[in-house]
Amino acid sequence: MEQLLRHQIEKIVQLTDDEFHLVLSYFSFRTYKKHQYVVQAGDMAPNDHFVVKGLLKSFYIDDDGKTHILQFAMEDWWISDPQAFHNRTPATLHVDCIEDTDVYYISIDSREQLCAELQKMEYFFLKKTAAGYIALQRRILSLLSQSADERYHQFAQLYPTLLQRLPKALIASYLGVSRETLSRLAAG
Amino acid sequence: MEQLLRHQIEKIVQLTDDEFHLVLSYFSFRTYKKHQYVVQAGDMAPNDHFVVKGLLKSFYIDDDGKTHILQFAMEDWWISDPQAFHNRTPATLHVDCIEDTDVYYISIDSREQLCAELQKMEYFFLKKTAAGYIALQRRILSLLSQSADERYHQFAQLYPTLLQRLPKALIASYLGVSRETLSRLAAG
DNA sequence: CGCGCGATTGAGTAATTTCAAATCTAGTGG
DNA sequence: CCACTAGATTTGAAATTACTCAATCGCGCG
Repeated sequence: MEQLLRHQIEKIVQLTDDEFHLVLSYFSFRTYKKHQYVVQAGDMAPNDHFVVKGLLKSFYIDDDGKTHILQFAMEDWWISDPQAFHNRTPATLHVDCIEDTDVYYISIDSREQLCAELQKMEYFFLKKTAAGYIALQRRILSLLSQSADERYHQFAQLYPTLLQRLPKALIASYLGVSRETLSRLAAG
Repeated sequence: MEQLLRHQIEKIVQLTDDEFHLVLSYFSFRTYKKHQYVVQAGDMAPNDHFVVKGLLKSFYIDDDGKTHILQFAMEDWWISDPQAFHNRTPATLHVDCIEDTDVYYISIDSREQLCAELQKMEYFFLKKTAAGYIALQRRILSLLSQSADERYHQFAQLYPTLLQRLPKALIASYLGVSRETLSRLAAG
């Protein structure tokens, strides 16, 4: 279970056993049940979560009460309210569990201490954040240039696992499409 | 002119004069004319650009030949093809100048050397990248939850300067709206 | 004066949403 | 093992939103 986190980090920087134990000492572990909230808008939410098992979503509820999904996170992915995490401000997003979930989590303060102590971890987080930035740019491009149909099929191809594990209504919300439209797309 | 870069960095980390000169030594300076390309899709594009003067855009040309603007950058902003920059792969985006432009630029290799030599710069780039990530999340949210009209008026309120300096057609492309629709929105 | 580019306007069309109702499905208690 | 309910999904039809295509307008510059 720890190995999942270690393997994730070692995709980018190599760690000795001692270094990994140091890293791990800055993280905490926690279990959540399906439907449980990890972050609620308004909370201080200074933690970033690495998913060991389960499935979560982060979402925003707009002025009309509609929810818009920003991100899913399954095993080996990270999830947080990035703005609340980095700026130490109250959360504007919610994060909750779609399945029973296990995570390692780290506060922004711990993360900065860890990076001060072990420089290569700062490099790791920089690379990870840059990769996230690139992924968001791709998503923006998809929203700008593709039809609902194209977005859905690209999602299905890119994340076949999520297609299985998620209710269609959540995929619709992620793609920015009504559930009725998505249903019609999925049929064709 | 150097001061603009120094000021930008010192929003996040403080530098001595010596440190700043070290930083500067890793950057190069260059001037571009209006309409000139800074990056072309297919090129190796290992540079990130800090704008001292001028205005640029990064954009993607899709399979139908339509262009979609990912980002504008004016004074005090950064621009690149992030994927090409971080992964050292050929560019998929174009970057060109909307006005005559002056930039400081740095290659990914130089940046990594600089960070190795001056640790706090890695912290700076991490914070900068995280801030960019948060901005992209906001844009995704706006694409998911707002109508063309709301997106336009939010853009106008957020970037009054860009509204002045940019042809409307480019704003339309950034917002994911046809120029005709944007024209009707801007009137009402 | 007239060209050329950016912006606007109009009319018809396509994509997607909304509202409403019907259908399906998995899990629960008897 | 079956009936039942809540939630998820599908279907239909009307209403909206935004797009496309085409024509026109406005204006700065040679």
